[in-house]
Amino acid sequence: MARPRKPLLSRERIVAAASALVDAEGLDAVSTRRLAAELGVSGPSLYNHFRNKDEILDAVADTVSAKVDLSMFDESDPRDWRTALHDWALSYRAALTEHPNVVPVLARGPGRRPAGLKVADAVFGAMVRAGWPAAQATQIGALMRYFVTGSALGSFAGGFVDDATAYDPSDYPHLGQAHLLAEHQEKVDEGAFETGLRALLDGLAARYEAGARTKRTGAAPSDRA
Amino acid sequence: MARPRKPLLSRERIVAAASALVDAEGLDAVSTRRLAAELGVSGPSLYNHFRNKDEILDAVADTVSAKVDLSMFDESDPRDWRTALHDWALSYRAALTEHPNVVPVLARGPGRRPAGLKVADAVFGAMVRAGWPAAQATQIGALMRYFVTGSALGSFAGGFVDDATAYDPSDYPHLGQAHLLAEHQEKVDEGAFETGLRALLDGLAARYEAGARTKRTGAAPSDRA
DNA sequence: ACCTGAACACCGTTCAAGT
DNA sequence: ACCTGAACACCGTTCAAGT
Repeated sequence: MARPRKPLLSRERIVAAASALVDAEGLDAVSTRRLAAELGVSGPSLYNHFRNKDEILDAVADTVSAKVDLSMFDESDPRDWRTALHDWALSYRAALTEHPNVVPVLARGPGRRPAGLKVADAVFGAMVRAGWPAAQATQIGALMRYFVTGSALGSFAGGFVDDATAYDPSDYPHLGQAHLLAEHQEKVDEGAFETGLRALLDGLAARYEAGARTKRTGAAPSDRA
Repeated sequence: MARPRKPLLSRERIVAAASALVDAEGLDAVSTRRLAAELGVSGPSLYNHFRNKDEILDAVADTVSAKVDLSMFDESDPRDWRTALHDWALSYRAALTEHPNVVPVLARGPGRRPAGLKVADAVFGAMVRAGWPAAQATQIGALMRYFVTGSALGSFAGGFVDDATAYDPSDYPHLGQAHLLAEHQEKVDEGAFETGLRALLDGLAARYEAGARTKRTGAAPSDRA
């Protein structure tokens, strides 16, 4: 048919189809030929809208970043960084666990993805506004990303096989119950995430208090190892 | 030539070649044909030693798990779980950052990989011995994996492009310095990891103390949200 | 500008054939 | 048992040709 009077494709349509395919069958299921077939066109057509396949996946990843709620960073008391960080982490994780297959793409960092940069901007800005020094605000953005993407990348509980004979007691004396993990996958992973998040925030709060104290007294920051 | 009198291949040789290829050029560079060529054989030969490509990558991943030091869990005072966990986390992260390209494979969980299971067994056993209830020992294993694999999966600092014009101040008011992150990649990522690890351990220690207290007094565990 | 088919240089895996 | 080449059903991407 060659060129139609009305374009058959658009970046939006391509991204929507790619997202659906990634969610349903995983990253490996996305081939340019398969995706094009799903859209009723031939493979090379996609290259009129994206430079390559990676750019399509980047766009898919950015739609996930765009789902992360950031309202807690401008609505609340700027000094209550702990609550904001907590609520943001829950929203962040929820967005990723809804689309676990795109996490490896997201883990490449924001790059030039607008929604990814918006997230980084909001977190960093809020931490600085709350009184964290810039270097530590950066660290908080980083360590939160480590924890959230790590938790969404792969289930902990689901990483153990559901087969009691896989855990020979003479090799793994403490894994006698490990075959039960798969059954309680969601509960275990969510519980671990909540426990870790709370510990992380408790630990950061203690450091924040110590920082505020040294500011008042003018003492050097205590760096107990 | 058909079958030689002495086998040309072995699982060990295949895994070694695959590891080198993954480290040097990434997961995508490992194709069965390329790997076979590197070993001086034809592609299908590999299938005499592994069921499929995924099994080869699993074996590669397990050699990385095998590099994680676990000695801190049996040598030290069982009650000093904090120090053991800290030292283990450093060794765990070091093993992964030496082979960042295999992290996505590792993130699938231990499955039936012996070294991966050994790690899970050692951490869980040590936490239980230290007095943590089994459910919380599981959570600690999980949340530590989240944090360490998340930190090794992709650099935070390196995820930002090294191009000041990518950060339009009207879009990202707080990212004016973000283009400098790439330059200090290692320092930023290591600092964030250490800060996060310390916060995590501080937070867990507080929870451990609270648990020990309720045990002594017989009170219900306080679960302040 | 936006689509097509043909082409290039690849993939993972199966299988019959060889020793 | 362990290797081979041929074959099948795929890949990502380029490019000239069509409107």
